[in-house]
Amino acid sequence: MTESAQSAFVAPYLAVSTVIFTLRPDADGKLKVTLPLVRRIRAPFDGQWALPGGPLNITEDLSQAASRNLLETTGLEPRYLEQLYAFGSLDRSPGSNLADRVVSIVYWALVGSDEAAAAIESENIRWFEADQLPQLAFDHNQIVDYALGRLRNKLAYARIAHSFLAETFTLAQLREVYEAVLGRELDPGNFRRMVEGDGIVEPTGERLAGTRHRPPQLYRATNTATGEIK
Amino acid sequence: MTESAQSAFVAPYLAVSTVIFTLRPDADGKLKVTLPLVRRIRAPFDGQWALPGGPLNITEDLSQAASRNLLETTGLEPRYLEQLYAFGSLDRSPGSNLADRVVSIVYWALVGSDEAAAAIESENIRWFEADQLPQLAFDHNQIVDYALGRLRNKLAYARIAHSFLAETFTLAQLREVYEAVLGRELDPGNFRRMVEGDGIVEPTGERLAGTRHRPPQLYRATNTATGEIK
DNA sequence: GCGCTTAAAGTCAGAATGACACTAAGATGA
DNA sequence: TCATCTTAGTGTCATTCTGACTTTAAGCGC
Repeated sequence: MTESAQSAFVAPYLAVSTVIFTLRPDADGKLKVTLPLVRRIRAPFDGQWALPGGPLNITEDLSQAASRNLLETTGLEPRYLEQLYAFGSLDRSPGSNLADRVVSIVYWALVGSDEAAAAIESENIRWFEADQLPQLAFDHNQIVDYALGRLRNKLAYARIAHSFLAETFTLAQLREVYEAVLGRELDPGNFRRMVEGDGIVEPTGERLAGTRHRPPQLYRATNTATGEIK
Repeated sequence: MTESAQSAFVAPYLAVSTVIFTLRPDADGKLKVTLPLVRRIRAPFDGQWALPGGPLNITEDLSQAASRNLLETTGLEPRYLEQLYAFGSLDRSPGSNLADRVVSIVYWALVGSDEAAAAIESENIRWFEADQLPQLAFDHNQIVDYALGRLRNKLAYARIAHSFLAETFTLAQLREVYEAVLGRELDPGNFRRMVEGDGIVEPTGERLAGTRHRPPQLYRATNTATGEIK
């Protein structure tokens, strides 16, 4: 607090990264939590996959930086965006020099599955299933695990599941989101009772046609303040 | 705080601040959530009270910086320490120049009430009741409110309440902690059932003597992994 | 011993939850 | 046409959790 003044000039470098979640069907048609990674093209960890991110621009808020790099990586806008954690251990990049130290403020985001299906993908940007990640650069495997935990936890008490879906959806689709994120099946009846009781959705009055069974009601998410701080 | 970076490069300046909670009896003998603030001795907000904090030293982890400035401010060690949030809005210091921009990574800490009773206090370091704060510098009132919310929330599902107490304690003392933090009275019988059911404490076999009623059992906290990430 | 206070155990009703059964309404195909 | 399949949507029941409250235990001061 006193003598460290000089070290302001060798201050840690500040970056913002984002764990971007969406849901995509796997080979069996089951929805899986999926996220985009970018291939590093310089040392350290040259050639390895890493979370999208970059330096914080002096003119933008932290969440703006996260949104920007989400857009740059995927071409998409976040449906939900929340700060996850600031990672700043000294040993994040093994063998590196103190002068290269980076503190990363990590956000996590949800994007619509419909939009994500058409997202940017290239040699150096690829989407991976969250439970089948390769070894990532830095401490990024750990960060993704932490973000997944937060997503699962938050799903239980916050109204975020519809962020993966379009404007209107059936309860079966919403339940599929829960099942994919939580990794287990839910009882349709109990699920209906839960969402109706919590008032997180309202019926649109329309029904989805073209199924080969009883046509389900379409719902939309009720207006909801997420409680996120600026 | 020391000189803010005379930004040789145009990067935001990185600081670590800490919201340090303890419990102290007020005039009526009721425990109140209390925290230390430091008086600023330079612009902006010269003379106003602010959270203890300072620049992140290039050689220390984020949590180490928080512990260090807790020690410098209070002379105490934290019993519990957890990252709260990284605050980095552009308008945190109204009217300031971009080059002075500060991103604060804020921690919150619990210290033992017994130790805190003997903590440092001076002209420029004073302890305030959390619900009777003056107007603070920057966005620090907002930060304290957020930290209080997190403390109350965390109390409900994490084993942290004993951090305010000594090694052994009675259930009545533990209940007093909950009541002070939550700001409402709890039923003694239901409270006992809850803590015994959750296994967060175990009896020591000893009883507290010298009360003028039935002597209560003394308990200690069971070993507990807090689940905090490195 | 009597009355006071808090410790500690127990009771009861209502809410929430998981497992499961049952009826409704479409499509499909013999 | 009509039985069958599939999922939508409703209902039931047992268990657990929670808040409010009662009862008994065990110290103290007088």
